[in-house]
Amino acid sequence: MANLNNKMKVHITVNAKSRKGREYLFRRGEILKSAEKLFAEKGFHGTTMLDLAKLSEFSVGTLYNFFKTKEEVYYTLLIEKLDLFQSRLDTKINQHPPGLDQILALIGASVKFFEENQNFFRIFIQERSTVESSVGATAGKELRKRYLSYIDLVAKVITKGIEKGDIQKCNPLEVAYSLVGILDSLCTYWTLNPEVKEFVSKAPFICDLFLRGVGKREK
Amino acid sequence: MANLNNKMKVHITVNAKSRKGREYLFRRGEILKSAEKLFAEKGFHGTTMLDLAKLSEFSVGTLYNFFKTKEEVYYTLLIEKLDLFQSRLDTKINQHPPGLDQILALIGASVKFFEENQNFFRIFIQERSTVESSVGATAGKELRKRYLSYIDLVAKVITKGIEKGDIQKCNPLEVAYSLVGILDSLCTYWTLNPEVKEFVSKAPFICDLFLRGVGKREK
Amino acid sequence: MANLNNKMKVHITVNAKSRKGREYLFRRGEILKSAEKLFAEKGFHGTTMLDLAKLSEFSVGTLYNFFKTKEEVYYTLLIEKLDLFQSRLDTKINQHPPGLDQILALIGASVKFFEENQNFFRIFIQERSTVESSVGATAGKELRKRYLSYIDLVAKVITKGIEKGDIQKCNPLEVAYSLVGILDSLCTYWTLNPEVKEFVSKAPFICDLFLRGVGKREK
Amino acid sequence: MANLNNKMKVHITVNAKSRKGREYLFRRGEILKSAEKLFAEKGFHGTTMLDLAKLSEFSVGTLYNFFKTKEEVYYTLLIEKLDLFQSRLDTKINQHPPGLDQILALIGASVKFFEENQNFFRIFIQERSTVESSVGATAGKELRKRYLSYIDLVAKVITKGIEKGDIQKCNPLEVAYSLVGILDSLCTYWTLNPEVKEFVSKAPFICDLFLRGVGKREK
DNA sequence: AATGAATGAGATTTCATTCAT
DNA sequence: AATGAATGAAATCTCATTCAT
Repeated sequence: MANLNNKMKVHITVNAKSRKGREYLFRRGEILKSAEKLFAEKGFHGTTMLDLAKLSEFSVGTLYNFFKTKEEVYYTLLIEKLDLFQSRLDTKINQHPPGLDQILALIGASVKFFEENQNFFRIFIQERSTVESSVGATAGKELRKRYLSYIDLVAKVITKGIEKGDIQKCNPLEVAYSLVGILDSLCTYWTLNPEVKEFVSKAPFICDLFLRGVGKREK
Repeated sequence: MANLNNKMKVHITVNAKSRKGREYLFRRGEILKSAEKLFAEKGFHGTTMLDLAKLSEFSVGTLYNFFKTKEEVYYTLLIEKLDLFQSRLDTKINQHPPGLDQILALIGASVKFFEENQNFFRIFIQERSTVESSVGATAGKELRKRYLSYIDLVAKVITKGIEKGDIQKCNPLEVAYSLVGILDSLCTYWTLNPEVKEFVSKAPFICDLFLRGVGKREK
Repeated sequence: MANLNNKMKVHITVNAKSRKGREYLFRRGEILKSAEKLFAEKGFHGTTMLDLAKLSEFSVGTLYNFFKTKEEVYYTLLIEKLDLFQSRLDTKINQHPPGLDQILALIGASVKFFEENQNFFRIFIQERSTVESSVGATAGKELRKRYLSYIDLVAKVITKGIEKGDIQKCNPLEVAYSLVGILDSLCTYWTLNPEVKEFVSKAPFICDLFLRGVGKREK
Repeated sequence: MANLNNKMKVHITVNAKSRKGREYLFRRGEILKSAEKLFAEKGFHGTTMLDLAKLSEFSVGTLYNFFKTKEEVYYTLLIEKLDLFQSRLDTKINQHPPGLDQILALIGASVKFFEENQNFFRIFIQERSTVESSVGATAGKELRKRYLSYIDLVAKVITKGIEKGDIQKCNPLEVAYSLVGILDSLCTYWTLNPEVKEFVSKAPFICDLFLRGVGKREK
């Protein structure tokens, strides 16, 4: 997972155990970190390779020793983070029994990840609403694949909730999109409002809203 | 409403009653219609003024008689449609008494508008997730203002629902974001899935989900 | 012949009868003339689009309104001149009966054309010795095709000379290459030696050398 | 001859008798051999120092211990081979008495050398048709010098042929260019046509063509 | 008022060369 | 002496905008 481009130029696979390999990965990470910040703030087109060179404190040429194109920086960044996100979710979910517990875990882990990776989250949100990915076709396909597999994961948790009897009978895919929409929208709101420093404590509110709605309750 | 740039270059205020004025507005509308299609398909940066000239069957120079910059085309388009959306919502909502009825009206009218204006909807979704507008500072501010006033409208309807006793006590703003998130996410899903031709009939499902949640209900 | 790219942008075929069309072709010709000079002096890689812009007194952007790439400037130039050369040769040769007369006409017309188009001649010589064309693959193929058809023309004239009994039995292709080699080498020499102002008067010498050799002749 | 750069960077004159010296020269030769292949196939601009490093199995940095610039690699290669060519010709020619015999020897030795060094030959042909060397001013001058001295050698042989009475009275320089043109053109043709494996056997044909022409002979 | 050719600033990318290890 | 990552100047190409006709 997430091992796209884990090769130095000229086909030498990076060996994280060697000092060279570690240094290489460290610098690559520095570039990606800067890229995350810039793309989040200014978008793909608004960010230039010169911007990235300045922020990461490498020369332009050096960037191209790590990534073949600007596009590759962009989608590498997204794909690696998406893979990390997915694997975190997987782990968290599998620590709980199917049904309500998993749904709680899913919401909690999502919100936590978005809070910890707000720059990534902004790009993610933006990219996911682009039909044709703003980057190239191949990149776009890879991203779409990951996004759909994220939705799929959510839908599976819902399905298990239905089986368990914790969730009403419904179309799991549409309910998954609904849940994801709530998470995205609220996290966007919190991300853009500096006074909200802490997303995770909001998880119970989201769960309640998702499971019981906002309507007046009997009794 | 929607009267940005309602002036011809040479300081002649557009008079919709004169033939000249009507023709001017008609051509301006043609350009905006083409722009909506292009921006939706290819994004702001992916669309060139030459593309727009070709599709709208005007010369590049003529486009600049109607709009000062490409950016202006973009945000004029969004702002006018957003204003139209807002006014439609206002009208619909005011046809109903506060509380549940208004919430139903809000959901129905939103979904209907998104369905009828799918190109606009794509741009809207994309732009709303950008912090710095991908386009420009001024544009960004104007857009943000409208977007916030849309959220505000939703929040007001929620607030009235609480007062009426139809909605649980809650933070209306966060609930507004949640509702908007659900609408956006589902409409995006439907927009990108060609087999779903009809959004409006889904409104009751959304209402139910929003008001009563997806959790198992007590008998 | 020579009507590659005879289109203005956006698929409007150039009409040489309209003023616009004439002006377009005139400016296009100006660019090609400058390009011929630069490519002859500095080669394909040594010439930049900025050089070409300066010499032709257009902006860089304008160059790209006439030609899609630098490569296209280069091969358009070569192909159009090669076609002109070929058609001149054809015409001249057909004004004479097969045999000696045609060979004389061929030599005379070649030398005349090279003299009148010394810049083109330099590029031609340079390019013809490149295996893989220094420009792109497609361009290279087109050029090779023309070059081979030039050799072919020479070989045909030789063949007719053999049939007529004016030329010894021989492999016409190898003899064609030999003749072309002589012409190229001598014209290169004359081109680079400023004191030789006049190539055409040398034609009889070339004919004599080609037909009777330089060896001692029996009385 | 061929002692350009026969010094190691650190001012140690290469002594071919020491092991170090022999190793140095061996590695230098390896680089030049790789360079010859690459420049022939891809041209000067199409070849990168990284290409050369890979093919020669040295690091980029090491290449720069042997040659100051890419240009230097190129012209060292050409000049050393040209010097070798010249010395071979000299030797061969001096093994024969002036007149016809020397001309035969010259043609035979040239064709043989070109056949044995086809990569060099391609570069040579290409470079010789450039006015300004495609590479650089200094290189250009050195190369031009050698090329002229090659032409001069041919012209001298011709002159002696005239004195001997084997060659018609003529301008030796022009006749030299003609002969060289024939050799170049034919060898290019053969080089590019894979079925011609053997140039040397064609020498008599060239001699005959050069001395007696292709015209119909009396009786 | 309409046109579309001309402009040139700005973006991406390459690669010869350097230099710390 | 050998290495190859880092550098940054330079090249190609795009496109929003202008302006003469």
